Amino acid sequence: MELTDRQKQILRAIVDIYVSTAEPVGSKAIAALPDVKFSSATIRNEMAELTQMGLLEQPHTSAGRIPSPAGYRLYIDELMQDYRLSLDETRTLSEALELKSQEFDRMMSQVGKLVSKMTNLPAYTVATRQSEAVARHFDLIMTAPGSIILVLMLSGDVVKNKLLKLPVHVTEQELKLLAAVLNASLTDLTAEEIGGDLLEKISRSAGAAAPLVPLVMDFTLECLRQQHGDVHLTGQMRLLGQPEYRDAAEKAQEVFETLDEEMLTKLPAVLPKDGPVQFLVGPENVARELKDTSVVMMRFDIGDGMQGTIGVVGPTRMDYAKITAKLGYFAENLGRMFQKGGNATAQTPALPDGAKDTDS
Amino acid sequence: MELTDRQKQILRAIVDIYVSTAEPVGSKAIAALPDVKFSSATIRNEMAELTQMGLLEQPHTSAGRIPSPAGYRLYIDELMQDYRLSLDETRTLSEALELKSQEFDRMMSQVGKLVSKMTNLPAYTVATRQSEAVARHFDLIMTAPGSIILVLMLSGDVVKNKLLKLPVHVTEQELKLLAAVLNASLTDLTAEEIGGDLLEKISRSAGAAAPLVPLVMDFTLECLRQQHGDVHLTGQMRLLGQPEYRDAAEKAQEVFETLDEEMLTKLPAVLPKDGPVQFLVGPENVARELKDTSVVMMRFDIGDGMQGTIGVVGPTRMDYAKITAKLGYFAENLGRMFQKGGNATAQTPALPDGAKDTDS
DNA sequence: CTTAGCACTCTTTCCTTCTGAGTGCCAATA
DNA sequence: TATTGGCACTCAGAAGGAAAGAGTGCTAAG
Repeated sequence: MELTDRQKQILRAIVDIYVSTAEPVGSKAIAALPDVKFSSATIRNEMAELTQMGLLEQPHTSAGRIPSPAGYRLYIDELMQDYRLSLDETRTLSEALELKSQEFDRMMSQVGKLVSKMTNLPAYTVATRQSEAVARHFDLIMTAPGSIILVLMLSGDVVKNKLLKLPVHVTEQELKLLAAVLNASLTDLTAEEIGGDLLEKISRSAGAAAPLVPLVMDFTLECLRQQHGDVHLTGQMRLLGQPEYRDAAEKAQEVFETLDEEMLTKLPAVLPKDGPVQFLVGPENVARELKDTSVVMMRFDIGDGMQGTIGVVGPTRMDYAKITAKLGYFAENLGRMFQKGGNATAQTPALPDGAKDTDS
Repeated sequence: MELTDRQKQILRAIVDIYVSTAEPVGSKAIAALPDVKFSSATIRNEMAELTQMGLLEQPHTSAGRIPSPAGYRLYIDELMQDYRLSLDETRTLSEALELKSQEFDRMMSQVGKLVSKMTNLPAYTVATRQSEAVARHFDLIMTAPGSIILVLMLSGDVVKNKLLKLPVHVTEQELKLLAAVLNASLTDLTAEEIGGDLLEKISRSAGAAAPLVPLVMDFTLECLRQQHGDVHLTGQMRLLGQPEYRDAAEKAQEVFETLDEEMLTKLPAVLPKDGPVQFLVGPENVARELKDTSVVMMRFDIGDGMQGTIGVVGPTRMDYAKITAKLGYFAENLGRMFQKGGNATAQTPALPDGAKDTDS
C-alpha cells in the first residue's frame, strides 16, 4: 500500500497548511494551491482514500481533514522538506548564540531560553552523562572560621560546590592537607569504586580535618551518581500562544504536570544512537495527557562523556521542518563550541541561505 | 474617614470570602456568617458606603461586591489576621524543607519549586547582593591540555566557574603560579578597584600563562559586577489553576511577559528596609499588564552581603494571610540555615499549631 | 480516470428569551 | 436615629432555536 505521488503531494499539502492555520484543511484549499493541477473533487476522492489508510482524520463529517499521528509520522519520515533558514533567521540566530561567556549551567539555561524565544514554544535543555563520572579535582576554601567551600570538579568539565559548616576548628594548613589527600586518593574513581574502607583511610590521613571527610565523601558520591545536570525548562507559557491550548488552560497545565523534570531527563534516552534528532508525536508519547502534544529533541556533543539535548514542546500540529532546522542550527553551533573550543562564543557557520518563510 | 468596627468587619468578611470563592460577595452571604449580628439590609447600606470610599467595587449593578486594590491594601495593612499554619502544614513544610544537600544555586531553585507547590501558585527566588562583591579565591585546574577550568569564589560564598580553552600550551606548574599571583593581587578588590594597570602587572608576573590573564580578568569583572544570582521562576502554569486566568490564557501569558527575569530581579529593591515582607497589589505594580496580579515577596538573610528573596505571584484575589504565613515559614528556616550553619538541612522550629484551614 | 453539480451534514454564530442573584430605596420598626 | 423587611428593578449568564456556511460524498457526464 504505497502512496502514489499525488497522494503524497496531497498529504504534504494538508500537513503544511494545517501546521500554519490550525484549521482542518478542505479540498478546495488544496485545489487552490498553485502547483495542484487537479480538481477539488479528485482531491476529495484521494482524501477519502488517505483517511481510509489512517493517515488523515476528520473532526466531524462536514469538516476538512487533519493529519492523524500516523500521517505526521509519515510526513516527518518521508515527506518533510528541509526547511532552509532565511538569511535573516541565521543572522538573528547567530546573534542570539553569542552567549555571554558564562558557566556551563547558565549557558544551557540561556540556550533553552533562546530556543524557546526563536520557536515561540516551550523549550528545554539537559546535559546527560554518557560515561561513568569520576572526580577530577578537589578544592577546599575557607571563607570564615568554620565555614568551608568544597569545590569539586568532575569529568565532563562539570564543577560542583557546596558550603560546609563545621563545628570543629580547622586551620588553613590542615585544609590544604586534606585537599591533597582527597586529590590523591579520591580522584579518577567511579561511585562504585569508592568503598567504605576508603573513607576510613582518608579520615586517618586527614588529621584534624577528619570530621570533614564524611561530608565531602557524601557530596562527592551524590555528585558522581547524578546522571544528568539540571533540566532547564522555559517558556511554558508560550504553549498558550498555540490555538489548541488557547482556551484549554487545563490541558496546557496537564502537559507540564506530565512533562516534569523527571520525564524530561528520561526523554533523551529514547534518542536513537545514530540520529541526532527525534520526534515524539502525539500518542507515541508515553502518557495519555500528551495526546495532542509533540516533542522534538536534538542532541549535541559536549565531549568528555557528556551530551546535551535541546528539545521543543509543542502541539502535535507544529512546524517540524522549521523547528528541526532551528534546533539543528543551535545543536551544530553548540557542538562546535564545545568541541573546538574558543571561549564559549558561537561561530557563524556557512549555511545555505534562505527560501520560503512562513512565520509560525 | 476612619472605618467603623462594623465596616471593618464587613470589609474583612468580603475579602475572606472573595479570596476563597473568587465570586463577588453579596450582602446575604455576609449576613449568613455566624458572627454577623445585623441584617443584609444594613450590610447593603454599609457596602454602599464602602464602595463610595473606594474600598469595594461592583463588577456590574446587580452583582455582589469585590475588594478594590485599595480595599486589599487596607485589608493587608490592618485587617488581615495572622494565618496559623496547621500542624499538618508545618509537618509537610518541614519535610519539604529537608532539601537535598546541594549547591547554593540549586537550593534556591529547589526552594522556589517547593514554595510554588505549597502555595499552588507561581513562585520565584533570587539572591541579591547587598554589598560590593569581591573575589575571595581563584583556582585554575587543567582538565586536558589547553582546557582549563577557572573556579572563582566570591564574597557571599558564591562560586562561579568557567571553562577556558587556550591556544597556547601551559604547564601545571605555570598554572599554579598564575593562581598564586591571582590570589595575591586580585582578591578582596571590588570591580572599581581593579584597574587597567593591574592587568599588566599580573600579566608580567604570570610568565607563560600570561595569555590567560585577560580571560580571567574579564570573567572576574563580569562576576563582580553581577548584582544578583539567577532568578528561578517556577510553576508558571499554576497560575492557570486560578479562576481568573482559567479562560484567559492571553492574560496569563502577558503576566509573565511583563514579569520577566529582569523585572523580578528588580522587585526585591522595593522591599522596605525594615519589613521582611512586601505586597504588590494590582495597580500598585508598575505595569498595566499586571492589573489583576499581585506579588508577595519575602526576604531572608543569607549573610556575607547576600540576601535572598522568595516571592509568589498570583491573582490580586489571593490568600495573603496564608501565603504570608507559608513564605514566612520558609524564610525563617532558610535564614536559620544560612546563619547558624548545619549542613543545609532545615530545623523544625516551634510554631504555634494550627487553627482554621480553608484550602486555596 | 477526472470533474461539475447537488443534496446532505454538522458546526458555528447570532438572536431571543428567561432566570435568578443582588441591588437600592422606602416605609415600618425598635 | 439606626436597623430591618419588603419590593421593584437591573443585568449577566444560561438555554434554546434558527440561519449561515463550509465541506463532504455521491452521481452522472465528459
